[in-house]
Amino acid sequence: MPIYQKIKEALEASIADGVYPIGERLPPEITLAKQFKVSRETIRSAIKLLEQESKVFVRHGVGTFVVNPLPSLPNSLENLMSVTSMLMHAGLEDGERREKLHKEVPTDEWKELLQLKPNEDVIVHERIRTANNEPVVFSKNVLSSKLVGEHILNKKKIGSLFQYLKEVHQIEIDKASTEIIVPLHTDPNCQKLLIHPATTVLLLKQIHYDLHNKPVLFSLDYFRNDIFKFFISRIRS
Amino acid sequence: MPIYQKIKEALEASIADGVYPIGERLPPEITLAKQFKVSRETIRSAIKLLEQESKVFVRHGVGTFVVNPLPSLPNSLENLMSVTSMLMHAGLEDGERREKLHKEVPTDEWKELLQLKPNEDVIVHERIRTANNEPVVFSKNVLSSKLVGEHILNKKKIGSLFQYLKEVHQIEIDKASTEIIVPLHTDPNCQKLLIHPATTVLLLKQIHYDLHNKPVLFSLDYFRNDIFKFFISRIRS
DNA sequence: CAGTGGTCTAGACCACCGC
DNA sequence: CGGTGGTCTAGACCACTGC
Repeated sequence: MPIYQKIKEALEASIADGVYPIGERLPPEITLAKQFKVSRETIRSAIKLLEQESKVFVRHGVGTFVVNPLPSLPNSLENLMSVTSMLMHAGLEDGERREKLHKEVPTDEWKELLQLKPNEDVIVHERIRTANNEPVVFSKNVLSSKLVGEHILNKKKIGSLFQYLKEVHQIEIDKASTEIIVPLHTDPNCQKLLIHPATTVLLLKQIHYDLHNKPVLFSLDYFRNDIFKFFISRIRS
Repeated sequence: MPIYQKIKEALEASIADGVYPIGERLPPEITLAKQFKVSRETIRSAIKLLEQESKVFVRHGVGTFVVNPLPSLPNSLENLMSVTSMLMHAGLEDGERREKLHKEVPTDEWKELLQLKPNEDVIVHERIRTANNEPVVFSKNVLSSKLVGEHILNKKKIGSLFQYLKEVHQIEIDKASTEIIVPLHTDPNCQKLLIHPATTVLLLKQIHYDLHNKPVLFSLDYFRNDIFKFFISRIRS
């Protein structure tokens, strides 16, 4: 682990221990550099990390100040994870009921979003995830059939698509552009989850990209909002 | 503007002009340093900015590569802005109908979230925002009355609460922790917006913080999802 | 092995802030 | 004005990757 990482954690620990109380100023960078016996730039790298995590607040010409710790948000939405991972994080066993898995001619929307070539077909995969035999998520996934081949059509159970793409095709999903939607109750996909009167459903419409920002996977994920909670940290730009 | 910022923009322009095509490698850092007649660290600062915006993809020991540009998301949720700003961005005139503005004894939830002292009262402000005389947003705001004083109770129209807090109290709202919720149709606040059959409502339950992460404002904002769209960029951590 | 990015240094000068 | 953080340099060595 690089030195600036260690210093960052040391400073974090000092803050937690009350050596530098909330609202107080940290020692100036030069002083810290002498204390840790490193150059000033190394200290600055450590402080930059703390600043990004909003643990300190830096004011040019004044100093670096310890701020109030923010409450930790569980499962923040800006952290991309597969539905399978979300189920595990929520402590739910992952039952799976397949509804559809076949090749299709893509819609115009899919063509555009997945940057498909003319005459390129797609694989469409729909399934319901269950916990205690109750449906909790409905997912529709769309992939280029050229990308994943048609071998996938013979698979009995796929599990995490993210993991499948990584292990079988060395495609690493890294980012997603997501629209957050409240579906109508008349949406047939939504209705699959509306079992209890106190249930509401949130829809994530997502395009997933690999490390090179190539669009790989289009998905519609319907989540029961009485089971899953969604958080996000927002910052003024 | 610092040099590394200029270099970042110069590289961005070169990428846009096709000097460095998508998928290709940028020249090594040392080469760029010579080209721009700066030190290598300055080049690295520029590249770090490009990497954060996911314009390039850096691989240790290999090189820095230009990636596919991501589609720009309008109004990404991770950018915090006031409801007033959201209305303006959506091209809507901001009509305002006050429903409530008075002092109250806080609930236990508000006490905890706003870190109130015992016996500290709160100001509760509820209003409906309209566009073309139709309701589009319902907001409930809760603030410590000690923080903003009771002078606010005499205000006829408040407009942007963010702006009010900044101008009157020099309190700059900088971050928020937000829960994204699909409310039940039976929620009375939700019902104020359910006018058309094709309308759905999204609720943002937010705690707003100032620069020192002090909780300043608790709010419930109900948005008509047929009027507002919500996006977010997600990254694998 | 050669070439690349990742870290670190010691020192310099500048920009900003409060007194 | 003195003290702080912001930028920049020239050079060094290390860690990773592909040949």
